[in-house]
Amino acid sequence: MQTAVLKEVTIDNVIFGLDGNKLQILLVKHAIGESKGSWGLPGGRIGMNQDIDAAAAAALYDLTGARDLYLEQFRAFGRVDRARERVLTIAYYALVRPESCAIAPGESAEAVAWFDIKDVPPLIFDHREILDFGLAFLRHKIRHEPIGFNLLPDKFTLLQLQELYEGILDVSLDKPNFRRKMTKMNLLVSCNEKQQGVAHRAATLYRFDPAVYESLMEQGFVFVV
Amino acid sequence: MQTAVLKEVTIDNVIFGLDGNKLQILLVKHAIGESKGSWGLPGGRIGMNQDIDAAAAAALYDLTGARDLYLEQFRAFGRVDRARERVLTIAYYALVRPESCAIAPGESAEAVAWFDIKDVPPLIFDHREILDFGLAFLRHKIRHEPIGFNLLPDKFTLLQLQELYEGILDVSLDKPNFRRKMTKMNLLVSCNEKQQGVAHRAATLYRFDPAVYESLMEQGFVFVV
DNA sequence: CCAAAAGTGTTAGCGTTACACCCATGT
DNA sequence: ACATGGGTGTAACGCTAACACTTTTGG
Repeated sequence: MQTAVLKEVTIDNVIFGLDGNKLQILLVKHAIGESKGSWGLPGGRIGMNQDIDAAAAAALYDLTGARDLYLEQFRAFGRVDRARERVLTIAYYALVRPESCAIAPGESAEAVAWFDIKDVPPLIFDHREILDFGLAFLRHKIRHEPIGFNLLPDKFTLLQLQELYEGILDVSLDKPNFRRKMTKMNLLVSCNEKQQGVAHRAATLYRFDPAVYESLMEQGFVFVV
Repeated sequence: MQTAVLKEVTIDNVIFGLDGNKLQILLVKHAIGESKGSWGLPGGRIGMNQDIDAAAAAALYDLTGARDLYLEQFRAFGRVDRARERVLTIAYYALVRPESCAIAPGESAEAVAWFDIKDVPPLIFDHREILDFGLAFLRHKIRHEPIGFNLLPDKFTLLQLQELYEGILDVSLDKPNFRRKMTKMNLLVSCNEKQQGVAHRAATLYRFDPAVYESLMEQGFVFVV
């Protein structure tokens, strides 16, 4: 076995957002280099003295202006690029509230935009594979851990939550049963507050409390949708 | 952001085996370098023109002499080592039948041995974290995909399979219910053969057929233990 | 009043759980 | 005979799926 000398190690972020009940993904159009003019996943490089998670968070901050977003590594991908140099990329997925961040193209991008997950343009390199892998990861994870709330406002209705799952998992759910399932978990905390200015009966607003989840976990509770 | 120049990118393999109903892990004792004399995960480097999966498979082959083992990447880990150089490692886990491979220490190891998962010695670097992560990954995966068979002989009894799950998940299962669950899946193929030379009623031998699993999947079947 | 969404109630059926029990075989 | 594991039966329970129904609100 020989020592590898890599050209570089990069970060690729699969950034998910939600528009109503439609799952969106944030892409950038590259302004320089071999892939100029094509859409791809936003990313960055890993600084020499930087934790890889920190590098991913920094790349995410540069693009969205938001910190403390839900961000998790899901896999490393290797490929040999056009110049026959090995490129290694570590892929993360993030959950973002689109309305609460100020998207700005970085130096090397000429455009940034949200795309419906069902209408993604051709992507550079192996980014389509990375996206598909990240989406599968999200679909699995969101059913087994209460992370979906990161895509919703702090206060949300049960219907919003249901539409989130319907949008991400691409299924339709029975409203009464979904409500019962959620409320029976004792995971959601009522805000004792109602929706405002809607043209129908106002729904109760709920919030997700990580502390409640912690204490339920200690009692052996397992989140499943 | 600055360009990273890594000292190296390595592979770490978390290699699982089964001894009866006890989950085992394969460790090496390092013979050279800063970690001489300590136990750690076996690994290797990534060749320049090598797929990262191939690099992991090669490292596994060097150690076990076996090919085509179950091997899957689960995560990349970054750390800054003693010389303040960044080290990046990509971690894989493998499932092995201990009796069907010839373990041999490579050049840089003075010993190789199986350890009970509940009795692992202190490990170098961040290998304990990697091991824990890999174990959690295995425990999850083995419940949702039929990969456990890679730890058993081709032909096995239902009790062996049950003990596999009990050992890996560290739970005890009800025998009648486990049997029914497995047989009702129609996933296992009877070999029309019985155990030989046992001091009790001989059990039926079964095998796992990937083709059967494929066809069940097409009908929407989902494997869960 | 109507539309739209919030909520509640009810039932059949399925799967899991827990445990009792009989069967076959080598020592 | 007995220990050991193979293998079957069954009843209670809880959860889910499916759908009918009532309630509240703005237009």
